[in-house]
Amino acid sequence: MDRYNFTEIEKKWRKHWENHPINNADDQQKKKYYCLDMFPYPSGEGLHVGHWRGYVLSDVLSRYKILNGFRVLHPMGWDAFGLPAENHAIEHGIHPSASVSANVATFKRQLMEIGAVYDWSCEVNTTDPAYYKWTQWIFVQMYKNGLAYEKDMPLNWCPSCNTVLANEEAQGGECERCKSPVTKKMLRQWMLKITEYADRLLDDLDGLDWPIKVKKMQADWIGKSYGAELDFSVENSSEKIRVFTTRPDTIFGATFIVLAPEHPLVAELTSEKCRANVEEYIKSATAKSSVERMSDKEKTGVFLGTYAKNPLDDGLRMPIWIADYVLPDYGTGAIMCVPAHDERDFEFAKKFDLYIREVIKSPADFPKDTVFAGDGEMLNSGRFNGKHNRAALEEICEESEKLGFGKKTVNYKLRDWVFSRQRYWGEPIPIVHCPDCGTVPVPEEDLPVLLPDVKSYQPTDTGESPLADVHEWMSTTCPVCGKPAKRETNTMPTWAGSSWYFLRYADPFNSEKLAAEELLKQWLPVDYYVGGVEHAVLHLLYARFYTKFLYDIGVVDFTEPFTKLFNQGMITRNGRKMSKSIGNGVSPDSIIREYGCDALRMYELFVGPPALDSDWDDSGIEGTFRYLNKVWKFFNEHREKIVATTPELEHLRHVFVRDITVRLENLSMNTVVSGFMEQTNALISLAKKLGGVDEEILLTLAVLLAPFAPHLAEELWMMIGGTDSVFANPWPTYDESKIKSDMADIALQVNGKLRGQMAIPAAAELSEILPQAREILEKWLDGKEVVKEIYVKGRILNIVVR
RNA sequence: GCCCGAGUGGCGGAAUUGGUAGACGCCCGGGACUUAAAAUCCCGUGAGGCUUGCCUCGUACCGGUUCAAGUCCGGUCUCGGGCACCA
Repeated sequence: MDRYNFTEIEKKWRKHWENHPINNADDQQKKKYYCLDMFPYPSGEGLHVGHWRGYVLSDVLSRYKILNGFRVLHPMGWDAFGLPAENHAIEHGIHPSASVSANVATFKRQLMEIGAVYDWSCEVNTTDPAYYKWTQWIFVQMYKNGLAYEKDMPLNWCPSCNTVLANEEAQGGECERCKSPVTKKMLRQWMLKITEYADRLLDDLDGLDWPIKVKKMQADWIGKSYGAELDFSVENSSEKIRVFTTRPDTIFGATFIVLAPEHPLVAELTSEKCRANVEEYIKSATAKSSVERMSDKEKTGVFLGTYAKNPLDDGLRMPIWIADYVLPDYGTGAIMCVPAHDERDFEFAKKFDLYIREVIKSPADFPKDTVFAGDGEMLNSGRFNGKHNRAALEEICEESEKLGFGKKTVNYKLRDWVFSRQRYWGEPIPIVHCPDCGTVPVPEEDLPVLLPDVKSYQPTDTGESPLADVHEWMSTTCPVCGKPAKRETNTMPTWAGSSWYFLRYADPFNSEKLAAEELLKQWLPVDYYVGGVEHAVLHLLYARFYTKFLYDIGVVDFTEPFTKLFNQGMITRNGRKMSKSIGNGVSPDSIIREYGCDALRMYELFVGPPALDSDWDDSGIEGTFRYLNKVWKFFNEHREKIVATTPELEHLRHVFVRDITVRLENLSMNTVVSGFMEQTNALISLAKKLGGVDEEILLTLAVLLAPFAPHLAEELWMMIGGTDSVFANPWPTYDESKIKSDMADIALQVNGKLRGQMAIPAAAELSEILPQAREILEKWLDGKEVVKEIYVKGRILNIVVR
């Protein structure tokens, strides 16, 4: 009887919950709480204890809400399209759906073993045709609303995955999946006009209860900047060069123009003398991968041999250059360069010995030969001299509009979303290409367009999907004119299915609609969303975009999907992220066998503050395991030794409830666990002293433990005569007035140094305690002059002496 | 380069937001129980000093404010993460 039989207890209660759901989901009287984990990709490796951190956290919150009288939706599902399953299929010749279902089985078993209150009756799987029918349906709606379009353009291409990537997937010039350097490829692709939502995606961030870090990352990604587009005429040419600038106020300092090497006017603006030079530069610049292009900090460029005119300063001849530090797809792909007030332009001007003209007065102590980018008084700027540059900025914009060479604009870093992939394992894009009618969406009644079986999953480097080989699938008829036509062979990116799955949980089996309005109303939006920070830009931005679109077409009645977001920290081992390649992953399976899942749950929380990364200690679980044993033993020994309530027991109970509740509300889960340990130790000593405890405190402890160690809590509840489930109880309350103690231990200091302690009535005045305090501190006060006495009630008395 | 985090014992981490630094654990050492071990329980555990009870030092570093600073202010360093020529 040394250890409690966790294996049996946990099995028993898991079964009980399965047959008697505790989440009150159908109780319309109760307020709803939708607590969601980011659904996993079911990889072949199974879960490790790092994954569980977020799952345990969301489960604790869900159970806590149940005890607080909410009906709770806490679902789980599978984001199962994507490259790993496909690569596995290529290697082993097994259909991806087969490996997916095997992996799902493993994941599901593991997740069940943490004893989470997942409602498996609403499990979703993005690869299920009944699910992806609606993924395709949303695409069709976007198409009909002009948000999905085809375009030929240079795209991020991953030469290892053999597919195009969205900008979000190619951050830093690396493939998000395989880390290969991304190259550019000219292809016809499906795009989604996420840029049309840029302002809403940016503005609505304000109202979200999300980590500021994530909000900032999204804001940076959207990258809104205010400025102006200005036209510069070219000497001996009718062409104009349009630039985007955020600093139209510095136009008098714009001493040259730089175009991106890809700019369409380059050939035309190149003088014969310079042509060979220019062509060579373009060749070398475009041959560089985007990683190389970004990592080359040294400025390069060539002169085109022609000049532009500064619209406000006739005398200023502006040489026209090309350089690869100007990006072809931001702004207009051309810039006016103000070397005096822009770091990059300055560097370029220095290197190529171009004219630098200061137009904003830098502060007197500003170091020479550096770039002043701040605000100040204008100079060398004609009639704007002496004005403040911010005022001049407005005036120059007005003037440009009046004279017809420019206007105020805003610019975004956000680009439209490249939405097609040349891979097999994804949702087919539901489009038919008809020689007469062009692109035609598949009629809604014909959805889903099923993913056909193929002989080879191998992607090619031609930019064609493996589906292009399946001729009988590809051949179809045009839904409009009925003539022979071909299906679109590209598939959707894996983000498509995850951009709306949180809606489907509300009504997972609906075959008529994505989800019934009434059920969406009942559960959405998600109240609490838990997941890793790695989705800060990708998934979370796409899901917000989808939600706003679905709002616009009347499918949902809210514009933001996730009211509150929490990013759990990573669990590391020996300071490094757990991963298969390093071989430092810890599987929960063996831990559960040895200590039970309640001990593991407690340790996942105890390991550190949930928002920070924490290092896994293999022996750390001993602590929480010993604790649970201690509690179990305590209940065993004391359920028969019941005594009448005493003020001490009452005080302890209220302190206990307060500590756990306040810390839980603050999500300080690691201190919740230490609070349990500390208060339980206090309880054990008190029980020893009193020869027993009251029923009240046993009941309270069982309920407090329920969100954290639910199986044991049920067992304890039963031991003290409870029936049904501990979750039928309300969360205990506490009364601050019962916690206040009449006595207090205060610290005695002399000149701020701790010199003694003293127990006093908590409400005592300084005059009442001073004589005794002086006695204690005699040694330190002797022969000194007291300057000041500082007394903080219940805390400290500091006597300042000279 | 810019933007976030973080820096406290051998280790994970506490500290009521300016009021007794190191809670709660892990590891380690000592003891009890046991034929023995495991389990359990008790004691010790920041560093240094000696008169063994106390003193000095101590929250990355330097300086400041304050009766009082891990906490506030100014500066510096280190580590982790994100972004990175966005005009």
